[in-house]
Amino acid sequence: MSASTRPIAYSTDIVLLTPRAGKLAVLVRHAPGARGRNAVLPWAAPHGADTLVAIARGAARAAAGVEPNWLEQLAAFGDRLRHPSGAAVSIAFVGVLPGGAAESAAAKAAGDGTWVPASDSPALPPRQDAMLTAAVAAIRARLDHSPIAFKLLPITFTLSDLQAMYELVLGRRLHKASFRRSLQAAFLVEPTDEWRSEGRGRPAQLYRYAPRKRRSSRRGVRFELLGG
Amino acid sequence: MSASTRPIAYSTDIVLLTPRAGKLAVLVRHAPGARGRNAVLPWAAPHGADTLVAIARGAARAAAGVEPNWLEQLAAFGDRLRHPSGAAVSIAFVGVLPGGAAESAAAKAAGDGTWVPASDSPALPPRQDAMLTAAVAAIRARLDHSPIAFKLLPITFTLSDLQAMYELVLGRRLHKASFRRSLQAAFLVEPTDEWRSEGRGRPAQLYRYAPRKRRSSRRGVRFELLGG
DNA sequence: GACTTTGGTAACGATTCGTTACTAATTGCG
DNA sequence: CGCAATTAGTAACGAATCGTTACCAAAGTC
Repeated sequence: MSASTRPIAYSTDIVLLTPRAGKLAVLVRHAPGARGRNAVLPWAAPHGADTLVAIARGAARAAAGVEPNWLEQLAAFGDRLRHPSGAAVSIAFVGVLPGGAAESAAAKAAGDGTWVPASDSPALPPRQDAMLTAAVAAIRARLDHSPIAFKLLPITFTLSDLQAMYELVLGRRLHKASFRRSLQAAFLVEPTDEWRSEGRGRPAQLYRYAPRKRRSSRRGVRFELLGG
Repeated sequence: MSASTRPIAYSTDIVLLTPRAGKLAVLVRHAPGARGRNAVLPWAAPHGADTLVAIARGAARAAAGVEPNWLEQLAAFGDRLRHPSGAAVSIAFVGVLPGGAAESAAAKAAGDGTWVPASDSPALPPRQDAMLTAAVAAIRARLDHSPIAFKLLPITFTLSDLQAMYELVLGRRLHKASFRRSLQAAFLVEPTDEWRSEGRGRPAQLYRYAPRKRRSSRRGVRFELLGG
């Protein structure tokens, strides 16, 4: 961008997350000349006719080679934190992809981004560093309200896969019996007639995400969640 | 704004809510010439040095005469919906004020806004209409996670006041005994030595919001909240 | 004083939840 | 084969939570 060009009105940024090697990985682009340092999250300038979420989806597809499996707006970031676009404000989106979806040859050819572990934040610009922190916190907070864990998994998965994904995002262990009892009561999955044998141990039945009904629970107030 | 002026990069809008006559009221400004129709939510153009939340707080103070008691970013809105600023994108904030805080003479003199019921949306511009809907949904969704109900009340309040505020925001009745049992277990309020007599019935003790501790609850997964 | 209204709590029964323990089905190894 | 190891899946017990009913307390009203 030349010095005489007026900066864009706002940028649309995407924090794309996927499970990789037991951790969350985030999609970044590296500056062409740099050697692995100075990564940036994918972002786009405003398109005339597109909605915000469409711009974010396009930026994700350009970098990952495929469209995110789930996508929601995260928040707006500004506050004079540095951003590669020079825009005063950035609208951040958070999206997820199933493990392996971005590893295919077609996806690697179509996308120009690379996946790096989200835990050791890879020297992002300050504003995007705040986005990454917020995105990880957001999928943790929304895990019970949006089907994020299911969208981080392939179409069919075992219940152990699902529990491991919840544990990965939440960062803590869950108990198997309680997890499955709650899952059964919620009518969220249906079994397929396929089984998967991982080599050792008993084979596991494969399930698919198929939410049936939702009885409005009408539960009382949960004061214990209030922490501020 | 003259036709030759370039529109601002983004607007910062504020959805200020307060309890009024048993319902939620929202603060709007009316166009000087119009006769009560065509209301707009308070909004501000970017200030050079201020953070987003500071701009929102200033817009709220200008319209209400006092600063909001609680304020959080809601979301960014764009998508070609019409907005009085002409900006392509708007960052919406949601804030709350205690009942009566904006009724004082000083506040009325300092602010140029008026309170209208939030339920019958008062012919807002489309983008701001979406903000109002989202704001009401947001304080409902965040009621268990942020001290919104307490910030909608004066510093001291009765437990019946608190329950009525929860019922107002949630839009459904709660059971007294369950409500108080949960509240007691959460160590969120402490009694004062004042009592309030409303004329009829037994006087109620006044409490104040004073969160003590929070034991990390370590609860399991709540699949039943997943809807869609 | 009897009735009404609002505040406040005890206690019962049902449901939920964390946990332990058990069974089932496969691989690996002697 | 026989047995340990490993992973999948479920039954069941006890504790905690929760919705509900019932009851008592303190004020005003007739």
